Amino acid sequence: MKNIRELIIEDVKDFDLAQTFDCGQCFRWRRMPDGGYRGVAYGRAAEIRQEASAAGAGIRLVIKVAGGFEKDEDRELAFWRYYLDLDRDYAAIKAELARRDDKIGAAIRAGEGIHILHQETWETIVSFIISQNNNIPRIQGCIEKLAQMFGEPAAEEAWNLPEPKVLAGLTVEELAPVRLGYRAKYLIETARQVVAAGGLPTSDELDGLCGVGPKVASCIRLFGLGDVASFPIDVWVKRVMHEVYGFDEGDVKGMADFASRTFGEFGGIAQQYLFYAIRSGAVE
DNA sequence: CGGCAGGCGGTTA
DNA sequence: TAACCGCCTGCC
Repeated sequence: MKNIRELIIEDVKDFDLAQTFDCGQCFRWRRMPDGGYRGVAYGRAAEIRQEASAAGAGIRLVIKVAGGFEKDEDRELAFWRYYLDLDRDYAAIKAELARRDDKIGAAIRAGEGIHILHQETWETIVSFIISQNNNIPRIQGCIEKLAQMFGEPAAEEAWNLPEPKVLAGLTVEELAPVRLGYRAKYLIETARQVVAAGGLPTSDELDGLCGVGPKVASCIRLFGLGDVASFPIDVWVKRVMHEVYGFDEGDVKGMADFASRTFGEFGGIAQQYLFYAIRSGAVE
């Protein structure tokens, strides 16, 4: 990367880069051979790695940002603290979740370094429409291709996702190389709805978007609107809710009611621990 | 080859 | 409003 600026954040606790980027909430960060991650967020192309801190129990984050970043270092640091959600007291939340529910401890330990990223709303809308009936490597590939073909450059070999107005002007034929399948028309129609509405939807308006059902809307609320109470229920959450709490896998309403009652305002954080635990094999 | 992968829209009863 | 079914694509 050219014009690199290196930012250091010391003494970060209750955070793990790999767990946070590999827990299924985001699709634009790729692991590099050295264990760091390369990606794009809010127009910034960056590489992030974590190291052991010299002092204390936390870790150190090293963030290399290229192109399009704030010149003011304090503001840039503040941005990354926000994006990586470094100022939320996860230790207190984990303790509170364990206090409310005696079965979630193992899941918390499995993903104890997960943070909920503050992603761009539009990016999460696009990402989770594409995610339906799909798998992670292919979702990542589709989003990358979409950015390359139709997005503005963020840096060398890094592109932003196309804005709603750009997608709204495309046809399914033009989107064909991205290999979105039947999701292509959802994406175009949703982009047109956003343009027609004159801006991004509020939480209550998500279910009116084409290709956005209850699960995708829940993911957008959690990952793209900062609503950490939101508890998305996908096939993996159904499995883990069956294994840990004995729910019938078809009882989505029962799971949602339980999560709301038990995890309350931290539902989305609990969901990530549970999701990561079943995906990583910590629970079966 | 059929089954499946982080669901949704449309149709039907 | 609940239950069913088809769906692009790529991988096993």
